[in-house]
Amino acid sequence: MEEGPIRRKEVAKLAGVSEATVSRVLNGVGPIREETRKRVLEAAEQLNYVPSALAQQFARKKSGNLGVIIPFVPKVHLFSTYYFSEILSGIGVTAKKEGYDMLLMFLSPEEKRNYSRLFRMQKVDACIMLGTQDGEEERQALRELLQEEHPFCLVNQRFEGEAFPTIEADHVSGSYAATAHLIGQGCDRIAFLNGPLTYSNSADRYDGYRRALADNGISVNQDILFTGNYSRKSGYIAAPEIAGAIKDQRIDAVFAANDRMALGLLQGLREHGIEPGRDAALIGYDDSEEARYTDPQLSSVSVPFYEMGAAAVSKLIGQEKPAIIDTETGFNVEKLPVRLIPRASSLRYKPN
Amino acid sequence: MEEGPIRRKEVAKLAGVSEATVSRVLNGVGPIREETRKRVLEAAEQLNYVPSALAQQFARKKSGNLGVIIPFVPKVHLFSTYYFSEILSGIGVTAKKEGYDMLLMFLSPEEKRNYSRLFRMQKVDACIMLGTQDGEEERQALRELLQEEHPFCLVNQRFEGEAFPTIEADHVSGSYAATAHLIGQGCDRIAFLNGPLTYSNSADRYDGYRRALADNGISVNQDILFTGNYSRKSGYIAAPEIAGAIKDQRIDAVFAANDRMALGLLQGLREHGIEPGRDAALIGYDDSEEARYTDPQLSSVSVPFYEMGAAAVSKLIGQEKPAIIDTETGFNVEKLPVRLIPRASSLRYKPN
DNA sequence: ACCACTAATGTACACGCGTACATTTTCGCA
DNA sequence: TGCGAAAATGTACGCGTGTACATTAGTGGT
Repeated sequence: MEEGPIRRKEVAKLAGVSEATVSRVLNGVGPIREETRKRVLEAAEQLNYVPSALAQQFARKKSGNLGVIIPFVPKVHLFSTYYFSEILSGIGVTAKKEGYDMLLMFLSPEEKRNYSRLFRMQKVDACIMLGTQDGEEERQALRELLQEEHPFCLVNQRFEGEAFPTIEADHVSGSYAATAHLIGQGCDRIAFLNGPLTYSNSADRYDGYRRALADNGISVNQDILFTGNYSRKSGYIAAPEIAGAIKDQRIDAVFAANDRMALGLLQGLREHGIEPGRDAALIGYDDSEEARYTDPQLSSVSVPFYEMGAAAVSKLIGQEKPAIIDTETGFNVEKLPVRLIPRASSLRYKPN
Repeated sequence: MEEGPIRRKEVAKLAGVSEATVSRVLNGVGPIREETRKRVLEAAEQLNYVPSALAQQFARKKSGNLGVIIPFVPKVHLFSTYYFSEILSGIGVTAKKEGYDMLLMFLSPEEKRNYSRLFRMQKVDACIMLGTQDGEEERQALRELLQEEHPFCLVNQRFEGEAFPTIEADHVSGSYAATAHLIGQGCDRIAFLNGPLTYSNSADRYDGYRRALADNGISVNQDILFTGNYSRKSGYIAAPEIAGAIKDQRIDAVFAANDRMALGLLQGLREHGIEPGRDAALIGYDDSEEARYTDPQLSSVSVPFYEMGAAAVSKLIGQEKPAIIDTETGFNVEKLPVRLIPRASSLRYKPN
C-alpha cells in the first residue's frame, strides 16, 4: 500500500485541494485563504512530504547550484590549503545564505577546459573559478562564457585585456606597502621572490615592489629577483642563493610573494646560517595562519580571502551592488583592500 | 529563429531518426546500426547538442551528486584545513572517476541535523559526513538514515553501539606506536594531551596510549593527562602547566592527539623555557604538512586521509570490495593503517 | 519464396513540479 | 438583492529525458 515517497498529489488529496494549491502554499505564491494554507501545511506535515528537488529544478530550469572550480593535482599541494579553504568558506557560507548549493569540481591541469558545457548542461546556474592561470586555452574558455552570457566570476586572477568578471584584492598596494615597510626599516637591497607570471598576482606584486623602490629612489636590481612557484619547496630551493647574497651584503631584506615561499625560505636560510629577522628582514604575503606561529613571527600582508569568496557569490547571485566599472576600459575594477601585518621577521632590523 | 538551447528533438530531426534513437545512441543503449549511430553523433556534434542534466536527473531519478557534509563555523578554524582538504581531495578525485559530482554542504553546529531530508529531496544519491561528533541528535539523524536505507558513510568517527557505515583509521595502533616509541626513547613519564571524547578518535588515542603504557609496566598517571579541543590554541593554553611539570621532572615526554595541538604546545613550551626535543620529547598526530617544517621537526603519526576519503566514496559508489563485517557485532570494522613518523622532536632524547 | 526470429527503430508516456489560464467563490457597494 | 471586481482555487499542460512496448527491417534456413 505504502508505495514510494510521498508526492504532491497525496498531500492535495489529504488536504482536499488541488495540486496547484499545494504548490502555491509551499512556494508562497499567489493569494491563499488562511484556512486553506493551514490545511495544506498540516497535510504536508502529517505525510512528511518533501518536494523532489529534481523535479523542482527541472520545472524551474534552475539547478540551484553554484559551481566552484578548483585546479587540482592529486597529492600535489601546489596551492596553499589556507588560501583555498578561506575562499571556499566565504563562498559556501554566502551561497547557502542565498539558497544555493555548492558544486565543487576539481580540474586537473591537463584536462580540457569546457566551462560552457557545464552551463549548457544546466549543472550550475553560476560558477566561480579559483586558481586559474593565464593561458590561451583558459582565455578561450572564459571568453566563450562571456559571449554566451553565463554568469561566472574569477577570484584573485585577472586576465589583462579581457572583461571577465573578477573579484580581486589590491596586490599592487599590498606589495607596495610591504616593500615600503622594508625600506622604512632601513633596508635598501630588497630581494624579491616572486611567483610565475601566469598569475596576475605575480605581476601585481612586482608592480608594487617596483613602484615602492622607485618612490624611494632605489632602482630595481635584476640580480636579486627570484622566481618560485608559490610552493614552500620553491622558497626552500631559492634559499642557498639568497643566503649567499645576504652574506655578501648584496641583500638585506627579502619580500616573498606568498607566505609558503617565505616559510620555505626561512627554513632554508637558517640552514645556511642566516637568521631571518636578524641577518636580513623577511616579509611574506597572504598572512596565512602559520605566519603567526613561526620563529620569528613572519611579517606578511593580510588578504581578505574569505570576503573575496563571499563577494564573488554576491556578485553572481545577490544583485545588491552593481560592479564598479572603469569608464575608459569598460572593465570591472573593484579590488578589496589588503593590510600590512608587520611582525618580528621584519621589525627591529638594523641593516649593516 | 534560433530559439533557446538545442534539444534532442532537433538532433533527431537533423539525423532523420526518432528521439528515442538519439537517446539510445547517446547513452549507448540497445542495438544501433553503425550508420545510424554515426548520423546521430554527427548531427549532435553539428548542432553542438548537450543534454540537459536537469532533465536527465529527473528522468533517471538520480541527482548524480555525492553529498559531503562538513561542520563549519565561519572564520573559526577549529579544524585543520589539512585534515579536511586531504579527505576532500580523496573524495573529489574518486567521485569524479565514478561520474559523480560533489555537493559540498557546510553545517553549522547549532543547525538542526536533518540528513534524511537531503536524501528524500533527492539532492544527493549518497552522502559522506566529515567531522561529526558523538551526541544524541547526531546519532538520531544517522539512525534515521540507516533505517531508511540511504547510502551514507562516516569518515574518521565511530559511534559506539551503532552500525553506521564508517571509514576509519587504526588510531589505537597509531597511538600505541607513538607511545611505545616514546618509551623506546627512554621516557616513562609520558603526558597525554587528548581531544574531546565526543570524537571516537580521542577515545582510541587514549586506548592506544594506555595499552602501550601497560605493556611496558607503566601505569597511567592522571595528573599528566590533559584535554584540549584539537585546536592550536588549546595546545598553547596547556603549555604553562605542562612546562611546569617538565621542570619538576614529572613529565619527560608529551603525546599530543594531533599536530595542531602539538604545535601550539611546542610554541608555548618554548615560551616557558622548555626546549622540545631536548628537555622533553614531543610527538603529535596526523603528520600534517607543518610537522616537517617546525624546529625541531615534529614526530607524528601519518594518517591516510586522502585514501580514507577515496575509500568512503568507493564504499558508497563502487561495489568493488564488500565491507569487512565483524561476525559478532555485525558491524563494519575495516580500519586503514597509520604509520609512525619519528622526527627530531622525539629522537635522540635522553631522559634525566 | 516463405517463415521465424532477431535487430533496429519508432511511438507513447511517465517522471513531479511550476504556472498560465479558466473557473468559481467571495465581497464590497449600489 | 444584484453585480462587478478581486480573491481563491482548479484544470491543463509543458519542461526534456529515459524507456517499455509496438512496429518494421533484416537475416538465415528450408
